Amino acid sequence: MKYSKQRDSILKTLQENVVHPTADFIYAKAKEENPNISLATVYRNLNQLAENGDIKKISGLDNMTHFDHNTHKHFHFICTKCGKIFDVPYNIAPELGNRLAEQTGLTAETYDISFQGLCSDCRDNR
Amino acid sequence: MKYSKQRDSILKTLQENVVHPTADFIYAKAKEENPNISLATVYRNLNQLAENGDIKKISGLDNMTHFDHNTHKHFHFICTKCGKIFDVPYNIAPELGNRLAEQTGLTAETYDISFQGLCSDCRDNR
DNA sequence: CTCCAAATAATAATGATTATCATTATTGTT
DNA sequence: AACAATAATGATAATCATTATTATTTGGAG
Repeated sequence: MKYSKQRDSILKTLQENVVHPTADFIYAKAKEENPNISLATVYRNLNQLAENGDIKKISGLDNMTHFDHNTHKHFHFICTKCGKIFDVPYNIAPELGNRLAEQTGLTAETYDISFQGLCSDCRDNR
Repeated sequence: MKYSKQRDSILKTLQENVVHPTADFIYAKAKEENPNISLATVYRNLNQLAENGDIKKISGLDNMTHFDHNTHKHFHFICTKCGKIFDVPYNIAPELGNRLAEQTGLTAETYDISFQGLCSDCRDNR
């Protein structure tokens, strides 16, 4: 993997914006620093970085793929009003794999949990 | 809501095929009975039925929306090899909402869990 | 039987993502 | 420093699932 300043600013954007951004958001941000970066370059790099394990893809929250610089296992909470995404610690459900095996006989390699509800800001402001 | 034989065969297809089908699959099946049904009609009706609570949408398993005639709360396991989807009982994680509140202060209205792994067939055949 | 709202078929449009391809940039080697 | 080799890029076309549009048909209340 060769260095490129485009990939650099994509990674930097991802690390500085802890909001679990989409490709579009990253594209807009990276453009400030690198005005003629292409959207395709953003997608290409995000996918490569995800394959290398440097970042993580989050899908299933809404109809868009979000990206996460936090690569250790954890879950997400999405606010149904403002769309903001929050991290939820992995140890919130340590026994899920065992329970699954007991109750169904299935063996899970991984599992994802996505929580939905109002975040505290959105709950307060109405 | 007016009767239509198209909607009827869409619902029937969904009830007879407990495989959590996609719109495409339902379209193909419904076509056998109703050769000039339109794909748009399938989508339109699936969305209506889901809004009425007669069926459920499942997203986040792969890049396609699946549909489920089982409307009570439950989770899903998807086989990473054959793509088959299995039901997982809702009571596998009864305390998740409370744990979330305790650990993060967030209040979830709902949560989804999707398990990934090999189903028993795929595990045995290699 | 008539009428009208709701449903349909066909198809165009959309929106996110991926593929293509000619050009450019990086990096190890003479 | 010039040179390949090749990875990365920008521009844009293509793809794929889904949704919107529109003219036409149909179900069912009166």
